[in-house]
Amino acid sequence: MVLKYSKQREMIKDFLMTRKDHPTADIVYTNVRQQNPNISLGTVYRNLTLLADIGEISRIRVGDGVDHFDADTSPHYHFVCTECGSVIDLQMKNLDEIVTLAGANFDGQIAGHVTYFYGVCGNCRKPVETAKTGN
Amino acid sequence: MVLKYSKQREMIKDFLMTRKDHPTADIVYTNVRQQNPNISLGTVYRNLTLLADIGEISRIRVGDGVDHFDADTSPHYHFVCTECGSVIDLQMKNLDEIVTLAGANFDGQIAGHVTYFYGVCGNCRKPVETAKTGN
DNA sequence: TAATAAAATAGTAATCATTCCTGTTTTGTT
DNA sequence: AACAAAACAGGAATGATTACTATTTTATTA
Repeated sequence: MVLKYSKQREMIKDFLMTRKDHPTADIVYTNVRQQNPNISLGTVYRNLTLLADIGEISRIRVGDGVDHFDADTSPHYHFVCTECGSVIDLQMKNLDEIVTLAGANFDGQIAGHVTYFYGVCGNCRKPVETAKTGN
Repeated sequence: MVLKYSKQREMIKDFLMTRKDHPTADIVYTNVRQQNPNISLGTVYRNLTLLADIGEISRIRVGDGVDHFDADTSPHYHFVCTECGSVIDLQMKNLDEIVTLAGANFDGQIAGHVTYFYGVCGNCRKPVETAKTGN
């Protein structure tokens, strides 16, 4: 299947590149629709899947039941806030060494790992402290 | 909300304890139904969620779109086969140290991490080698 | 430039896992 | 035995995602 240009795909990719949060398909849809009100949700899903398949974007699953997408395909880790659900990039070294640990007592072939972190993000912590000291 | 005994919940927990693979709700349903053909899928889901909430079982998400459940609640890691989809326990040390690495340049509070590994399991590799040498 | 085939789209229907709802049944306590 | 809280069965609803189909775009070739 030879890839052909599509204005919609370009818009989706361009939109993703402007964001460093990690939008869901629905958020991509509502935003791209502001430039092209006729775009359909199916087109957004199809192109996000296609772009992820050819490696131009990456699909992020952090256990919240919705796929997130990231124009930054370099290997890096994410943090999910259990309060607000935001997905944030982490600055840390790669952990591929843990694959060796995992493979030590295992008879299969380990190709990689998925890791993400969770907790309370900086924004969700601050409001509480403000309330404490603010009274 | 005070917990009350339920035959169905007991059957679900008992079934889970007999398995070291990591069944989905649907697999629990079809199996438990052999002892109690009247049990409803909703009951299975409700009890799996309840048991997970009170910590008697754990819910496992490995990005395949379906929740898996495990009667073994001790912290351990899983491997997912990209061929057959099976979820297998790994024997390896705990990796909580990576939380420190993740928190070093981050302003939020990291509570924990989720990690799983993927690749081809022992069973899915063997058939290929058999085919190679078998001709 | 017109013809053409493959790819992509819009719009909608379908799927699938999971949750919710409601009238009935169980459980546990008084 | 009476009662309230909890749980159930069965089915409807939800929400994310995929599939389908007739139409439009893209890219190539004559």
